[in-house]
Amino acid sequence: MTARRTTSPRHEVPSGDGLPPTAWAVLGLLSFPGERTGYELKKWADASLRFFYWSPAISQIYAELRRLEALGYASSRRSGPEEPRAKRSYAITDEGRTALAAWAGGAADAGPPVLKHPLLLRVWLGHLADPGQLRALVGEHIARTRGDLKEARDALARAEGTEEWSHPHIALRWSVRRLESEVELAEAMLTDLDAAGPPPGTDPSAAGQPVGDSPTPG
Amino acid sequence: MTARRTTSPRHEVPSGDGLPPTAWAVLGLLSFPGERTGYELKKWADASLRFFYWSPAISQIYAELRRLEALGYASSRRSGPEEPRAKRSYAITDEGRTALAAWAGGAADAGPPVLKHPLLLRVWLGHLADPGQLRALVGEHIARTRGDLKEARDALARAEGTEEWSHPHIALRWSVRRLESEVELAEAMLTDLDAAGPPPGTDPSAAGQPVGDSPTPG
DNA sequence: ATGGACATGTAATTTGTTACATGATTGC
DNA sequence: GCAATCATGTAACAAATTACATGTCCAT
Repeated sequence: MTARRTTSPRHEVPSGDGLPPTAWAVLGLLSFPGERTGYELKKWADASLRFFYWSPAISQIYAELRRLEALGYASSRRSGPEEPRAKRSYAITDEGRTALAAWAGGAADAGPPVLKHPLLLRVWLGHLADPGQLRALVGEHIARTRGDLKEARDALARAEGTEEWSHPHIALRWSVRRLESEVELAEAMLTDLDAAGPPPGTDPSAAGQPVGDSPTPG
Repeated sequence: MTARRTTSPRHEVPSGDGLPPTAWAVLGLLSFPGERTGYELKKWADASLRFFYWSPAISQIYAELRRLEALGYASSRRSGPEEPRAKRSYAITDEGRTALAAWAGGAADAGPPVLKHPLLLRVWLGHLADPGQLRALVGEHIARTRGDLKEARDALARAEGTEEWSHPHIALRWSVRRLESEVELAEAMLTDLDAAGPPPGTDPSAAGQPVGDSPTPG
């Protein structure tokens, strides 16, 4: 069954959907009621999309918006003189909504999630690093993740109650739980790190505090 | 002449490390005892690196190896006639090890993890999709994640026991726990999805099984 | 002999980032 | 008046993928 490519005809159409996920993400942002500027889109992406699907650079958002408009999936209008600031607002078109629905509801597998975790890369290479330094890095990560958690909970609270937003809400709930898990995972890793290479001057039988600790209490 | 930097005193040095994380990842693969080919590196990346830091395309691995060698961080040798197959094996150099240790142990923050989760993107856009289709997608994700979990556990078992590998081992343990959490998160999301939009023909009071689990023990 | 895994690479293209450039408006 | 935020873009570059091209070795 595996029509392996050796002398096979070209274009085997990877998914048939044409656009990269990022384009659908931007169009998705537009699919909720109202029109918005690229700048607003970026802020929204930072505040919620990034928790489960990264936030593109502002310059890329503008580029995607232009592409979406060229495809007829979005329309734009310049603000008139009644508005204080000159800006360009985008809205999804019917065609865009149809295309997006076809993508979102398509039978095609969503594809595996991709995780790039720089901290884990360093832990993995931990044999080259100072144990204390490594623990400090994990501590920073925990602190940052708790900050993200607060932000995600805020975003969730803002989405709460609105019925139209039930699905973004579900995605945000997933994100909150995921971030909670991220903190727990990092804390467990700290324990593993202690077991693997106790910091110099620490008595293993003393069962010291993992992160903010001073191994020598004198 | 394109002046690469127009005497701008703007706050500088994003990390000061020059190379992208992917280059360090490849060099990291090389930092463990033994020498290996690009092809072997790719397989190893698929089998373990990808659980916490994605697996680059084979062509990119070859490109990174060339860059690493040009920098003096790796050396390569062609297999002699004693070996059946012509290939090029790479090894880390002392300079490479020093540079890698400086990167891994540096005080610089590791930076935030980036997660690109195509399934969540679709759930987030769930108002455009068929509820049943969405649930099916989540089910596929759970099945795939369980498969990954098995692979990660296998990789962990292979690393078990070897003392030199304590840090890769910690990274793998984190990965296993993370995948376990991923399954739980998806199952919880299935419940949320049921609450948001019960599938047509489903009696909400019937408490049907979401996908893999049986919440009612009889 | 055929196909699959091993093995290495190039070319074209796409995707995404950072730096730069510009200017209006708001709040202090 | 000045800084911060709003707002939009371009240019240069870096990162990464896919498609292609080529060939060997091994098992059936």
